[in-house]
Amino acid sequence: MKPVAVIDFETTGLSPALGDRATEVAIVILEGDQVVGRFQSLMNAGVRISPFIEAYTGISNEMVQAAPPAEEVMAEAARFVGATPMVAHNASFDQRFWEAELERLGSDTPAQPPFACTLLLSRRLYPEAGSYKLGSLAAFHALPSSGRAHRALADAEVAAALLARIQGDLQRDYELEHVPHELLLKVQKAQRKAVPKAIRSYFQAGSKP
DNA sequence: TGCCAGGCCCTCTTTAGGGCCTT
Repeated sequence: MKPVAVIDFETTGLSPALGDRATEVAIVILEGDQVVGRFQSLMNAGVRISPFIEAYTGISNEMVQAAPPAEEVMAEAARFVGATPMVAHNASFDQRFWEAELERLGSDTPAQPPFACTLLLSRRLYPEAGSYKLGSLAAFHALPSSGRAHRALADAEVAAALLARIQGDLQRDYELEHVPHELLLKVQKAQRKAVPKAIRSYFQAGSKP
C-alpha cells in the first residue's frame, strides 16, 4: 500500500497571488486506512493576520510571531513529504499555497503529480451528501472529529479520514485491492455518471489494482 | 488609483451567470 500525504494549510486569506501567506501547515501520511506519520507547525511569514482570520482559525499574530520562519517550516515540510503523492480538501487551494510557499525557498523541489481532491471525489461518489464542506462530509460519514476545526492538523486528520473512507468505498464497490493515486485523479476528473467507466478504462489500460 | 481568487458545477447554459469551497 503506497502512502499519500494529506495536507492542510491555514493562511491569511484566499490567494497567494494577492499576497496571502500560510500561517500553519499540517501533513498526515496515510497508508490504507492507517495514519503512519504527522507533521504540523505554525510559521511566521512576517505578515499581519486580520481579526476575521484570527477569529476563523484561532491563530493570532502573537502565535505566528513566536513560530519559526515560514521558509524553515516549508523546507522541513517538503523534506517530510518527499515524493509522496499529495491530497487535500478543495485541493486547488492548498496546492496553490504549497507551490507559492515552496517557490519562495528558491531551491528545486521534486516534481510531483497533481493533488488529489477529497471535495471533487466526494462530489463524484456521494451525490446525496448535500454539502461538500469538510465538516459536513465528516458528519455525513460520521467520521471521528479530532480537535478544533480550521486548525491545520485537525482538518488534515479529518481529510485523511475522509480519504480513507473514499478509498474503502472504491475498493468495496469495484473490488479493488487498493486505490492508486493515479486512479483517484482519474475519478475526480470524470463526470459523475462516468466514474465506473473511468475506473474500468484505467485498469484495461494495463494498470494493476 | 483602485481593485483584485480560482476552479468546479448546475442551469432558467454553451455568445452566461451564480453558488459552492478553501482562508
